[in-house]
Amino acid sequence: MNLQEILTSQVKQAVSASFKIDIDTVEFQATRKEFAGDITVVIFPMLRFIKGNPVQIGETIGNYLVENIENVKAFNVVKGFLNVEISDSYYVNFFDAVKTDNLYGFVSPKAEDKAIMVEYSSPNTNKPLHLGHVRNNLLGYSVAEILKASGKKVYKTQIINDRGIHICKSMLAWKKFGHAETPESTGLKGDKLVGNYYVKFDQEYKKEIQALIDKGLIEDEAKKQAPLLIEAQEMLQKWEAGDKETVALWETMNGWVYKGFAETYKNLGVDFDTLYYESNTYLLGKEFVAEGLKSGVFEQEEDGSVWCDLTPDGLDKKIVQRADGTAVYMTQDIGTAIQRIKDFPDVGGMVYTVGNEQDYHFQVLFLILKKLGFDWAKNLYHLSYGMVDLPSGKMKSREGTVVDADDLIDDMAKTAGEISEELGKLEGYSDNEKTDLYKSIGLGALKYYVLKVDPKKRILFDPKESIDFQGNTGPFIQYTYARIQSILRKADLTSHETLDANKIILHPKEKELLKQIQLFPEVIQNAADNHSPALIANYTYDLVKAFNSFYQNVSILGADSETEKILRVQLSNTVAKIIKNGFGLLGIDVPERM
RNA sequence: GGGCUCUUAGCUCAGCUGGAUAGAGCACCUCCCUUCUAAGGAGGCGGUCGCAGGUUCGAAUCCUGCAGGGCUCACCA
Repeated sequence: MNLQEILTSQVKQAVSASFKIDIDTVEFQATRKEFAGDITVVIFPMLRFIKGNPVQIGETIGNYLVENIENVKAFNVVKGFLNVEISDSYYVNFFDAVKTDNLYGFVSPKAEDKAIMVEYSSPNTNKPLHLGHVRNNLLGYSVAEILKASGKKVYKTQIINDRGIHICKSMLAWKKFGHAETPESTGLKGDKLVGNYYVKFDQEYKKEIQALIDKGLIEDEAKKQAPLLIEAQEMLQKWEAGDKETVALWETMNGWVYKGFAETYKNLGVDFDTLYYESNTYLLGKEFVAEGLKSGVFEQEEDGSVWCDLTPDGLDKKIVQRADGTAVYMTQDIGTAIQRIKDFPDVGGMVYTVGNEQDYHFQVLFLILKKLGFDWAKNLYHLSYGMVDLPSGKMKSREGTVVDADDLIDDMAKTAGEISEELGKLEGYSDNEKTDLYKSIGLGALKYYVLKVDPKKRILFDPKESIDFQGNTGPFIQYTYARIQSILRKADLTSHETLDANKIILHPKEKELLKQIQLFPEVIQNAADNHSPALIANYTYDLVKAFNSFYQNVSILGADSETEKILRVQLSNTVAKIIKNGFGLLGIDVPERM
């Protein structure tokens, strides 16, 4: 039983004994710095049940706590707040129990719990990954790791959008204008090469449209009649019919793209447990349309199209099958979700990492799945995130204002290098070591910058200002970690020595740090419940600030007594572990030196 | 127009289920390197929490309305 649980039951007993009234909840908060005490019981809510003066009630409960709980040293009451002082030995004992636990705060998965499938990235195979994907990837990966740490089994997946008219466009452009170029012959990354042909298609297509408009067609007609578009549509039909040549080209070009993506994912540090391809799933879901019709969830129009009427739920009518019998996006997603549960029977819920422009889509998808009667449908979560804007405005691929993921990663590492060189801290490093270090600092800056803000909010990404090495940034936290490692290298003591709780009087800075350490497990749980890496990021920053304040105000290696020195070195070690584990949940490296 | 969402210091952001005088960083100003990494620390300046009502002992937080930004309302994906 932890202290808060003990306090809760004792406060209840105090109330019951003194006022003959039973209350079922007790509210706590951390005591504000300006008051003496560590934890505060809020008396106000009790006034509903107990008539009387809140100060007197507080005094009564406070006295009871001091008498009945060993670790409660003293108390004071301010207005309706009962501030309770906890003994130092409680904190020291807590720390002793935690310091040898390398996975402190992490919960191991329980066998009986259902797994969660986390989907993220889900790119199109006609162009390289960009800044928007970076936010998606970082969020999805991090939430998956946080869920794991909170005790869930997790499968990471993506659905690769590898078919459709847009894929045919780049295929067609390559065929017509590509002169049989390959990644090998050009030295280009496969996804970049294919992306170039997607752009090429658009350019040539626009020329054709203009030519047709000059001949007197209106724009809408010109767009439909341009020979390139018609050819691309024919290509899609051939692909769907399984035409050998088309399928072979599709496989070749997709292969190039996958190789390119693999490299980007590796640089970004994200991975997947299982993959889904739209080319395999785009026909799924139709059988459930039939079932939905039978059970009355869906209804058929005269023209044969099938709809789901969600107006009773405050939404619209949504089409789930076209008049010609083909599936739409929604149908596919219904089918894919069901397929996943079939493939992984231990999965009991899913998280979809997709931008907030699809909020409505997922609201509808989840509701339809519920109506179809799947019990796992209540455990679906749309991890919705805001757009990433540039100072120049919105990213538009056609206008070339997209920030390419690979370029971005390189730029961040380069800038990290420039700043480090300027500070001149890296004497005696080999070039390889420097390259690695700059990469982890650059990526750390990028990842932290993206993950520390609430997913819902849009981000204004200014490449110039994104690398800030001060304040609430990744590099600042990495730097603190490296400094602790330096202390530990010099400390040379057996770091697990047990502390005698009765002999230690905590320095206020030590106590502050211990309180912060104490929060970690709760923060992980909270972050998992809210699907929010930002909670981990901001917690880690607070921890680092508490550590820096401690570091600056007490002597660690030169502590007055050996006991103090042991405690402080062990504290440093534990802080380092939490930083490392916390940053691990964000997918950020922590260098041993920097 | 309907639905969803965002608005907190000059800038970038925290603020957990409503709780004490709303917190950090950047920027600006003052101090602190004979000490374990100064990419640091201590302090100062800076706010009618978009606006107006309501609920409550108590509201940045919950409800309603309004204003401004974003997304979305396809037999596209």
